This record gives sequence, structure tokens and C-alpha cells, in this order.
Amino acid sequence: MKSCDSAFSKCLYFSSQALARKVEKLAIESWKPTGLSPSHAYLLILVLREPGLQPTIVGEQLQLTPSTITRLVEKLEEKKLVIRTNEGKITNIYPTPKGKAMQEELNACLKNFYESYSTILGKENSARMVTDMNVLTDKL
Amino acid sequence: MKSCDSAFSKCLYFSSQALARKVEKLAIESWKPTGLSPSHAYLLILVLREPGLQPTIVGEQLQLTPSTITRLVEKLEEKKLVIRTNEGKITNIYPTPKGKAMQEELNACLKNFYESYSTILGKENSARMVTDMNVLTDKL
DNA sequence: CCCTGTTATTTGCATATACAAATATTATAT
DNA sequence: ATATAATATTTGTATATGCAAATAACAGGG
Repeated sequence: MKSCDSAFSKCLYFSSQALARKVEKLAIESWKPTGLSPSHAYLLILVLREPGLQPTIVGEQLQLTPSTITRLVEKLEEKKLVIRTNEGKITNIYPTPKGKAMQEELNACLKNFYESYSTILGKENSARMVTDMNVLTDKL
Repeated sequence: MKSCDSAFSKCLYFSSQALARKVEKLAIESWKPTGLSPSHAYLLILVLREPGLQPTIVGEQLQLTPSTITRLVEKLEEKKLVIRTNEGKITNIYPTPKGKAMQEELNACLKNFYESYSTILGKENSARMVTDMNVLTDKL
């Protein structure tokens, strides 16, 4: 069934949830080669770009709560892709060598993911939607 | 932090997830008076409109998997808002009197929710986004 | 220098959701 | 009529996420 035919097709809750789930599925597929879920992958990309990043900052960047960040980092630590150091109340997250080794692959997957949806939706089309959605998010 | 300032603000995964979470929060707030989560509320609204609806149909309407529907219905059954009847492999979901009694309230919350986001985002603006998102979802 | 409030992070608990397998029923083909 | 395929639903299990409370560290005022 197409989502535009649903009884709630005019409802923002429905459309945003449905879209997010569809996109997530596509993302999971794109990141499968890395063995990471999308959110883990995004987190790792962040700390690869800026080693030593604090959980709070990561949370802001990914728009996730601190507790969620803790859980994500724990997983990445188990996989030996990042390490946490603790000084006072401040935690810093660094990529391990094993994590650094994934940089190329992660960027490739990010690109693949981007290609896959912009091929389906059209480059301008999807770019416009992305910025529009960000505007909505920031207004809410 | 604004989502348009995130490192991944150009990424559909990020934008759709962030938007969905924000909208969900707003929805939770809107449906709080009913004591139901948004998805439970939407399910109940559906079976109130069309008593006897089958889980499969509900799943299509809400774009959720059958197992999720089972779990949602279980909760609603615990709360005595719906009942399931079973004939062969077919299950029908009916609202109970207690469920029917909520109809007004549910519609009011639905309206409130709609008002709350269309006030923030503008009526045409949000309506356009909703249809655009549905188009994306159906293309993916 | 202590007390109090603020900030950073983690933990306990609860939730919605999905996938894959199990179960049960119905339809179809030979 | 029986075997096989298709369909509808449920169950077991795993996941990401959030809230509220706990913990820990730091900052400022008296």
C-alpha cells in the first residue's frame, strides 16, 4: 500500500514516521558492509573527523540524547573502534587504529547511501527535501 | 543545536530521523490526555472508523509490520479498548464500548495535534511537506 | 573553605519497532 | 484427495531510543 493512500496520509506524524522508517531501511542496507548500524556509523564518522569529541557534542550533532550516545559509544567500544578517556567530568571519545582503518569504507558507504536515494528521488529534489525537513525540525 | 548546523544536515538519514523524533515528541504530548501513545491512538482511531479491521489491513494503513500490530493490539486489549475475534486464520479487531467512548477525545487530540504543528509551521507549508514526504516514501 | 547549584555522564527502566521462525489456516494443482 | 504453496497471525529475540534518577565533577557566593 502506498502511504499516500493511507487514512492518515495527511498527518505529519504518519508521514514523518513512515519516511524515517523507509530511509532507515535503506541506510541499514548501505552500511551493512561495515557491520554497523547507521547511527553507530554516523557517530564513528564524527569522531574520526574530530577525535576527542565529547558525548554531549556528539549528541547535539546527531540530535540524540546523552543516554543514547552512551549506549552507542559502549557498542563501538566493545567492537574496539573507539575508546573513552575520562578526565574529571569530561569524557573524550577517540577512534582506535581499528576505527581509523574504517574511514575509507565509511565514507564510501556514506556516498553510496547518498547516491542510492538521490538516484531514486533526483538530486535537487532530495536536496530540497532535506533542507526543508531541517527547517521543520528546527521550528518544532 | 539546530539540525541545519549539524555535520550531517545534508543527509536524508539524519534529517528524516531528526524530524520524526521531534514530531513524535509533539504527538506524544498531544495524545497524553488519552493515556495512549500516538501509534496506539492511530490504531484505535482506525478500528473505530472501521470496526472489525484485520491486523494486516491496519499494518498497511499505518505502514507497520504485522508483528508490531500484534503488539499494539495486545496493549489496547489489556486496556479493554479493543477485542480480537478469531475465525480461522482471520483476526478481526473491534472497539469495545470503552474504546468507543474515547472517539470524541481521540478526534479532539488529532485535531489539537494538527493545529499545534500547522500553527508552528504554517498550514500550506506543513500540508505541502506532508504530501512531499509521502511521495518520497512511496518512491523509496 | 564549604555549600549550593550547574554541568557531564552513566544507569535503570520502559518503550516501539523489526526480523525470522513458528503456527495455523486456506487455496491450488496434480 | 492429498501434497504443496500461499496467507494471516503470533512469538521469540534483538534493537535503538528516551526519561528520570543517580553519580560525579566543577564553579561561584557567602
